[in-house]
Amino acid sequence: MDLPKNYDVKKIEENWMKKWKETGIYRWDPLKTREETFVVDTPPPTVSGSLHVGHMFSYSHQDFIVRYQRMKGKNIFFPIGWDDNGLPTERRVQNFLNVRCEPSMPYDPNLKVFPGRKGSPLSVSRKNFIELCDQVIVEDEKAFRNLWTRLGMSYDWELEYATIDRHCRLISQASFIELYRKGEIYQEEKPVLWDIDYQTAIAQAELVDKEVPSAFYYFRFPFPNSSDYLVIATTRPELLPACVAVLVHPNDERYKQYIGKTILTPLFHVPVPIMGDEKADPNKGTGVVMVCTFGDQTDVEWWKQFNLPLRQIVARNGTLLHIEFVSNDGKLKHLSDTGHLVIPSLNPDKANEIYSQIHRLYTGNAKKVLVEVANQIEGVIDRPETHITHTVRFFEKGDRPLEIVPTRQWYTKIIDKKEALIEQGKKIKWHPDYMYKRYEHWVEGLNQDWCLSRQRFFGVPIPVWYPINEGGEVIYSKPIVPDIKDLPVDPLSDVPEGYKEEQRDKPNGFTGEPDVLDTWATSSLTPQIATHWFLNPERHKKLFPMDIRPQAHDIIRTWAFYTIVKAYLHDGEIPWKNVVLSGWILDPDRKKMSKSHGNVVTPEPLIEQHGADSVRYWSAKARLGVDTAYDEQAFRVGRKLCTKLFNASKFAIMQLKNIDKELLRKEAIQNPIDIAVINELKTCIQRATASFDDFDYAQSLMLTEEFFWSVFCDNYLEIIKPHVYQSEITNEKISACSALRFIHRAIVRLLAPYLPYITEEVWNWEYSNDKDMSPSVHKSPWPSMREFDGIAEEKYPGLYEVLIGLINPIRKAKTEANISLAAPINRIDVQCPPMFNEVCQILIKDVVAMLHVNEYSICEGNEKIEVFVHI
RNA sequence: GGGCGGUUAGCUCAGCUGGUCAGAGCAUCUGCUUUACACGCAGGGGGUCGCAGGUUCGAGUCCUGCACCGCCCA
Repeated sequence: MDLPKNYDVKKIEENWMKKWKETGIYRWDPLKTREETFVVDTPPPTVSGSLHVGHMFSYSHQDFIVRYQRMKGKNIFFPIGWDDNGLPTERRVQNFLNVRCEPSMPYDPNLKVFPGRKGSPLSVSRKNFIELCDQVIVEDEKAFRNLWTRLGMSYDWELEYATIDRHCRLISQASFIELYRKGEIYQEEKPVLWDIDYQTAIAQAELVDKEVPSAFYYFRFPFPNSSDYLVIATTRPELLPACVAVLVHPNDERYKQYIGKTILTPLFHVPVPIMGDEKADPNKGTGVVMVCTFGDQTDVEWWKQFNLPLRQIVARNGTLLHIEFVSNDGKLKHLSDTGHLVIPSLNPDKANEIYSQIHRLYTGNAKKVLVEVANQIEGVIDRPETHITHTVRFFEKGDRPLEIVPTRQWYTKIIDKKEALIEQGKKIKWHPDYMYKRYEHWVEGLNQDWCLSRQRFFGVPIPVWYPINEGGEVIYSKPIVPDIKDLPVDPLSDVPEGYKEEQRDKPNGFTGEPDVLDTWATSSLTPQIATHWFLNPERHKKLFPMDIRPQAHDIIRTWAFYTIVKAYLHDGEIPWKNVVLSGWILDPDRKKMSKSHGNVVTPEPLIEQHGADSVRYWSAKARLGVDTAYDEQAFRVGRKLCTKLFNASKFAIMQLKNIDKELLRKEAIQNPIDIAVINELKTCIQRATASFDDFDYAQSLMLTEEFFWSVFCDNYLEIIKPHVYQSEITNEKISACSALRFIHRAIVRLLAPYLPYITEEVWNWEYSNDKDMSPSVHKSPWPSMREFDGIAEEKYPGLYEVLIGLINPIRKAKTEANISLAAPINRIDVQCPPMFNEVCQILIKDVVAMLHVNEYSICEGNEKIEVFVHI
């Protein structure tokens, strides 16, 4: 075959992309044993998120490791899935199609919605909404599938899954039921972190703290029938109606005499007790704090601790509920006849009048209005507000602060297992190892069980129903749980055993749980999803625990943590032996790349422009765990390496085409220079392999690159030119060509995990029919020490260094004389210590031939080799 | 406030168990059109390795403190 003249990236990459697909070389072989298999717990990307270079970055890292393991002879289990359930998809559908889910609406089987619809959002039924989600993710998944294929990800596409598909729903619901039966899952009504925009509960892991500007407002809380008062600084005056107690530190000299007394809330005149507790910080505000239901987590703790009444005034959508203040006649009902909250007040008329001004407002507006009102009334505000910044908790995907709302939710018990989970973490090898600390600290800091239920739509349904008694009341305490063999179920359309559809939502009937599972409840099962778990115990046993979990470090507290939890709860096992953590791609200003920052670089044009190999090269330069600033320059460097490999390979293989292949044998390698360079290669392979075994692909690449470029191209190819150019077949030429083939064949394989396209191309020019190799470089063996068997021993250790010591001064002299390296020069005189004399004698002929030196002399010198060049 | 990581040439980063470790690539400068490659080759300039102490015969490398940056948690 004729070698191509130029390196046509696009043609080469498209060609191999097609061929790999046809031949299916990345298939997993289910018949091989566990020992022969390398199992990857691939992260399923969130398909509705924006695609950016960071994706290619961390996903390439997995592929380097996988391709290396494949070449080491491992049967690779490398599945790919799409994380498509959950909020990101809902949000994308809402924005893309301008719709909102309205669960109370009836299903419209003929609904058609097109992108770009203007005007206010169209309300659609829950079923329609889910159908729209299903449609949108098909497109999103196609985009990812194309990108991964183009990038050269060596997935087994037969193992593809999506977290919303039937199989994943089944696995996820089965996990729920098994843990429910084991008593590890429970439901409870209690205050939870609540997002008012998404109107759902969220878990501790989804929490982010943000510094926001705020203000302390100073309110006077009067004592009944007295002119005395205490001043309370609060950042949330709108919660004054929800105040249930006032707290001070028990040792605070200023206030401790008030403990046990009753005080009134300003504006609403509600009597509340003054209590003492260590958690009241004397240095914060005025040292007196009001407890509301609920302003923050401490309120929840005090509320529980002191068994305070519940005065929930914030609705699930973040507006203030209708409440009524009444005079305390001693037998107050908690709720009025119409179901709204009733609060005792010494001045109910005034309280109701003020509350009417904030009723139905969002908390933010209510705060403004209430402060205005307070300022107009003498003796309420003690002094002007002070402006501060403080940390407020947000849902990581939300824009407004979280509220705390008591609701019924499902939980997985994790607080009682902190120690065990830390032990599990220790059994796993973390790469880099310091990442383990992040896991440990996260587990240590857990303060609530894993809230599993989400009041959302596009997710895996929580597989339970509840009976309804004859009074029409839902009996949450006796959930109806399906049998695992009947999974997956949708409680809103499926009917529990023993009931009929007509009984849905009727007295003496049943009702379906409308909530869905936290997306992590499913994602935490990626190992079980891929192994098929209880559906195929033999397969599960063969693949679990897995070998590696590659992922980014920001989701240690979610994905890694929850996966460890599930593996522990179900199997008492670790899910994988290694966690391999990639860093992030930062923009050139070292900011995290994200859609909201507007600094996202989309990947397709980069591959288009530079080629997949170049992009992968850029990823490979970053070590595990290290965040890397985006630098377009690195793609050009990758491209240069590819071009260099192309050209050097073309040269090497052209020489090999000119000689009878029968003559090329390892035993024919006898020239000391050839042997010396082969020994350099040997060292390179040993070190590159050791690095790769430790998942340090970056180090491995650096070593190989250095050998390839500097030793092989710049020196070795140059010095053997006089040998291989000889027209007659001399021993020198046979030795050089044999070595050339041996070394080059190894280099191509060393680079194959990083540059799958160009290496496959080059491989097929010459090596694909070798008996000891495979038609694809990616199925060919990683260079091993055994390949060196049969090559003559190195007689002159250190010969390569001496060679360089002779070459460099001559090159330097020519450059300094501004003449070409090819230009002939008169003479060199070499002085060398006696111990190097023999080596110099061996090398000198090749050196002068390489650098076109007419005459030379060697004489005895002192400590080191010196070369005197006479131009 | 606690934890983790970082601070090495103009830029991006290597430097693993203390002793050829002061490095690479990019950028820059100077030469070289050499029959694999100008996406190349050869060579040069450029850093008191964040700061201050300490251990040691010897410290980017270990210890202590500090400063700054990033992330995580309270």
